[in-house]
Amino acid sequence: MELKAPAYLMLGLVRLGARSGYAIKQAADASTRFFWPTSLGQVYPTLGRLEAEGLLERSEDSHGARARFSYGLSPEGEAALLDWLRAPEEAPVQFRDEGLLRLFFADALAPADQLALVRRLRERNEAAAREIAEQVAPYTEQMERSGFRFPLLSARLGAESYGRAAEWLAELEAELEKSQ
Amino acid sequence: MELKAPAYLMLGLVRLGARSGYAIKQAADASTRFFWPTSLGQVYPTLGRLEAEGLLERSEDSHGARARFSYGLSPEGEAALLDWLRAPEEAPVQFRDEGLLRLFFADALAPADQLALVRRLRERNEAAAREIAEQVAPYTEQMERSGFRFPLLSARLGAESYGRAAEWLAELEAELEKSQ
DNA sequence: GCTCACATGTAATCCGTTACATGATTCT
DNA sequence: AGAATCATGTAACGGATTACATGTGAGC
Repeated sequence: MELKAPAYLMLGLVRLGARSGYAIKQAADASTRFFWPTSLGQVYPTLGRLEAEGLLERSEDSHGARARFSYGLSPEGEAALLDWLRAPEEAPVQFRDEGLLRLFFADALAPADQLALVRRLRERNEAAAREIAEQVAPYTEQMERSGFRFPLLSARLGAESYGRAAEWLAELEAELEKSQ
Repeated sequence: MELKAPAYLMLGLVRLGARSGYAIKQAADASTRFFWPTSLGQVYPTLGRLEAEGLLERSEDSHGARARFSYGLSPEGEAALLDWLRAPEEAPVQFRDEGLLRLFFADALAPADQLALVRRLRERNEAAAREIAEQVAPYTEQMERSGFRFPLLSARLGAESYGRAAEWLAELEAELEKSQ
């Protein structure tokens, strides 16, 4: 079988109460987007495979001519999710940030452009931290009331990381301003 | 034309002194790997396209039967790199972390397994911060002596972010230990 | 009546990694 | 003499996004 992370994302979100492919996409956009974005073009085929493998159970919920389905975790699906969560080998962080890449090469710029770049990066990181605080945190707080506390903790960790990077960039910005 | 980030990575590394495809891959592994990993299977085709578009100049440097090439930035390549660095639209951070995804779903685990997961994540982030401090920082300090200061600054920002996440996870770990 | 959110899927395309294939040079 | 490193490329595969295609139901 050998499932990949996107498959576990689906299993996990179904476990948290997302019943349809559409609902999974919505939940992912509202919560896991910051550390695992996904698209509808991936959701439906993955769901299909998981059902074929017996990890998800699909029940029909169609209205007239329009197909609609409701998913639930099978016992095998729950077991697969737990095995993944307990797996002792941690995948290395895989991080792609075009902004940091720009910073890396910023020596090529004139001082005023360097300052402008650092400012843009600081603002972008602040915006990301704010988005998490204003959109993801409330959503995951709702989950906490249903007994799921880790979604909120993950959101806080994300906000913290982006916030710390923004602070660091603000310090660099101040330093560059001084030396102008 | 419309170049993507990997193309600018090549242009930027050539500008910093990497002359061959092999050297670019080495430089990327030693420095930009943490925020923009790349593979040899991408380096050579990208280099070829950049040369075809006139952004890189390739001179032959072959020894006998073995092909070897040396790349340099053309004036157009330098201009393209600068345009990209000055571009006012900042691409959103794109971040995929399977570890954070696990944390998000950790409510499914028993308390002891939750603690074990948080510990693994903390260790992994510490390891990443350490790797940057021990491998990337010395390499970029070398660059600083040649007048390029931003590579080191980028490495510090990366180490700072990973370090802060590790601290946060350590706090969570302590909290989970207490409530066991 | 129209627009928007709900809802499901497929196809084309793009990106990126891994594996394959080859060979020279340098160090031990 | 053998291993590791330097060096260049291609091909197969897999993963992910975007665009396409279709249709319902609710609210204005």
